[in-house]
Order: sequence, then structure tokens, then C-alpha cells
Amino acid sequence: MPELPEVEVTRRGLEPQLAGRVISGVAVREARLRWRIPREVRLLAGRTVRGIARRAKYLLVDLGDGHLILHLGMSGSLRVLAAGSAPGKHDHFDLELGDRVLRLRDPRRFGAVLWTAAPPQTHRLLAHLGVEPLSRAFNARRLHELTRGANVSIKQFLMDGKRIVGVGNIYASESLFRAGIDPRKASRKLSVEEAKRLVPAIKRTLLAAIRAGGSSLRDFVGSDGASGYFQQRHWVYDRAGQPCRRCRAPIRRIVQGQRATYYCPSCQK
DNA sequence: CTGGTCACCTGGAAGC
DNA sequence: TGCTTCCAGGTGACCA
Repeated sequence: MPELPEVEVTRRGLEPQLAGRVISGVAVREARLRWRIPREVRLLAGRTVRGIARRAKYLLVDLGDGHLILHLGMSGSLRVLAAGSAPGKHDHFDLELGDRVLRLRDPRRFGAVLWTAAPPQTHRLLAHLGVEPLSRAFNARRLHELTRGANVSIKQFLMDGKRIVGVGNIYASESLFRAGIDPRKASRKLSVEEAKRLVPAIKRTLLAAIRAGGSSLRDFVGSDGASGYFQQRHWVYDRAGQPCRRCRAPIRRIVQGQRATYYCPSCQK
């Protein structure tokens, strides 16, 4: 569920609530997530939360002598609740912080809770990640270089975390609509002009979603426990058969790399 | 190294 | 109403 904007909104919501607080305990109700929650995680009591960073869709909780690595997978969400709040069916993990608790809910269990004592960027899951789309390093020249020789469609290219991180299935379709580029276009054929449209389209799409508090899909719950993020209007995502908001042509749904892609056949060439 | 496919897991919606 | 099938925001593992 969560793409980069949801993870970033979660990070911004969590950090002021957790920074400076001391871990008083850990509860693991279901250790079998994407990977089994390692034993070190159960032994974190006494450490202080220094801050929370984000790399791609990973949240990195700085505990001084190491980092707790959190990933929300397809259906994960994090909330901060009062200590003692009764856990629900899919509430697998708690980080207890005195009078409050950071709780991970993840029905599909594709998420992860890991620990690393080494610099997190050297962790095997993070070491080979691509460029952050909201960074200055991600510009038209860089995108154009990256696409040279890439033998996949531009939609699949955008979703490949070894090239660009954080652009998931919703925002890949949305960004390509904004840039007026056909999602089936071969990456290697992306022109400099198209790269110059696509980079700001991606940045604007992600920033708009962050500003909106994350695109509100069903099971995303804000870190403060408030439900009901503003439902963003998508240009094309999940709008198969409905009229394009720009030209009224019916939005088309295709499958690329086993994932649904939505686009306007008239606006995107 | 690249690209294509599968796997992991649960729940909601649609179809019969 | 109840059963079956399909689909879903991610991404590592494996294969040719």
C-alpha cells in the first residue's frame, strides 16, 4: 500500500512523537513477517530513539548503537497509541515507549522489522538502492543517462528500485500521465525532452501526495492514529473506462510486469 | 548483468 | 446467502 509519500508522511508523523523517548519494552505477537523478526529486536529496551530517517520506503529508527529498519510492505501501517491499548488481529509488533506505544499493523505480513548495528546504508536490503526521486541528484540528465540501454518499458523502469526508489504502482502511472508519456514506451527511447518533463512530473506527483497526507487507501492510518487521509483524485490510476480528466477519452488499463498500468491513450504518446 | 516470473499473505469485491 | 475467483499499494529470489 504505502508508496514513498505514505512512508514519508508516516516518518514526519512519528519523529516528533518518538524522538528522545526511551524504549521500555518490545512486544512481538507475530514474528513471521516478510522475514522473521530477529532476536536482537526483542532486546532493545533502554535505548533512546535519536531520530527517524527514510531511505526509499524503509524507515530507519536511529537508536544510537544501531538502527531499527521498518518496512510497511503492501498493507502495513504504524500508529502511536496510549500504552496498554488492546492490539487487534493484525497488530504484530509494538515498540513500547513508556506511556505510549508504536504499533505495526500489517494484515498481509509483507512488511519487515529488522535490526542492524552497521550503518544502515550498508545493509544488504539498502546497499543497492537507486536514486531518491525527491533529491537534487534526480534530474533530467541523470534520468536520461539511467535510461540508456534499459530494455524495459518506462513504467517498469520507474518502478525498479535499483534505478529509482519509491515510485510505486500508483505514482508511476500518475507521473507518466502528467508527463504525457506512454507507459509502454521503451526506456532507451526516452528523449532528453521527455526526461525534462518526466522528472518534474514525478517530483510534483510525489510532493502533492505528501502534502495531501498520503494518498488515502483503505488501510493506511496516520501515525497519530487519525484515520481518513484526504482522498486524492487520481488522474488515471484505478480509472479504467472512465473519461480522462483532461480530454474525456476512456482511460485504459493494461498489465506490465504483472502490475496494472493505467493511462490515457490520447494524452500519452 | 538483464529482464521475466514467482512467491509471500490476507481480505475485500465481484461473479455465479 | 454462500462459495469461488480475482485483485491489491512491494520486492526479494530464482531462472534463462
